Amino acid sequence: MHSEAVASRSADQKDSRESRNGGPQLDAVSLAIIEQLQEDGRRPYAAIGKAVGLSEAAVRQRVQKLLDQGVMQIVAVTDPLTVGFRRQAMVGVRVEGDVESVADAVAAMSECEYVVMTAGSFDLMVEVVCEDDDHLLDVINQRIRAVPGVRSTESFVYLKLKKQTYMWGTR
Amino acid sequence: MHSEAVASRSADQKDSRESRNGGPQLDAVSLAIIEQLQEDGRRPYAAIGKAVGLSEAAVRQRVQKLLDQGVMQIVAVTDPLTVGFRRQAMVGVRVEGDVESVADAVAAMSECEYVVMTAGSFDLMVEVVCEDDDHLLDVINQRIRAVPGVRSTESFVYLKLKKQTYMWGTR
DNA sequence: GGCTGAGTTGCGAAATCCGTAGCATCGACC
DNA sequence: GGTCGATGCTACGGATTTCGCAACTCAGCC
Repeated sequence: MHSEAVASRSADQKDSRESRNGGPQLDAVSLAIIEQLQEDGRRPYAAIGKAVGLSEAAVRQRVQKLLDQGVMQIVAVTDPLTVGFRRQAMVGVRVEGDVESVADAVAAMSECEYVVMTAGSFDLMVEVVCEDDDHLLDVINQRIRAVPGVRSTESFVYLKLKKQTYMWGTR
Repeated sequence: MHSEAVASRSADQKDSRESRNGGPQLDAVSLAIIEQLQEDGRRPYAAIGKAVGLSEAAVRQRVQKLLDQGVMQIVAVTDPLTVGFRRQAMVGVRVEGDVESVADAVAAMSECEYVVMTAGSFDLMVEVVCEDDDHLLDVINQRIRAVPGVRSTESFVYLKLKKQTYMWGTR
């Protein structure tokens, strides 16, 4: 399942270069391919090849490798609020002790779609997607706060998604 | 460009139903189609049709409409930190006055990939992707804080992405 | 030189995409 | 009741894309 790829990928690095930025470094061509797919995840390989100066087959193999490596996922993204019937929140978590193990525990929860270790007054930022208010309350107060090492949490319930893009490459 | 679709979409709603959850409500079939594409954004229409009980052409038309409406995007997603050489942060913003206009101003910045209006001690949560520390500093201190109505900001620099999924539908 | 492996290219078969025509349904309107 | 327009589905054929594979290039290495 590609969904877990990014998470698991960031767990097993080996050399210094990878442990600094979390994966094998990509050459300019792979970057360009990713940019193409950030604009349109269904763009044909031939069109990408034309844009980056490679044959169709070459693009195909590179894309497959990027997917296998977990460097990239090609997925449909929605605003859960738009899709309806759900409560969403960003939760800041303050941790004492090992932050990474807490992050792993939180990441294991299916309701937590996005988990980042941060520097600042929170050690962890977690995006939570829930069925309704009761569910949200349960996840935050019972599940996340129950993780050993969690000192405190602060919640920011989503009211409206204003922007959502994935095009760091293209500007 | 699909990247702006969600943002622009949330700007022009009309009826009460839409303004409450940000878009036209979706029937079970469209939901099922989205779930399929959340697993694999390149899944063939025929395969999706088989899974949801529709013809290939019907799926294609529905997907196209969902994309046009901005309900869904099909894109490649990466961890910018994995891809390398970039600084990322979540920025909490406290606003006085009209939150929505501030949100729009922030959303207009290309470095801000994700903008949400929230309830809690921040009015806005903004995810910022930058080239380097100087760039990040500039965006936060010069650009975001310069927006009229911004009272204060607090930053959480990303250290490591632990999890990133888009499968609210499948669990 | 000769070997090896990663990356690339070219090509044919199979599968997919895409436009369109035809049909059924539904609500609005007279 | 009948008509009109909009909508959504199926069917189908041609253009395009995907996929698997064999051949090729080019470093690096012994």
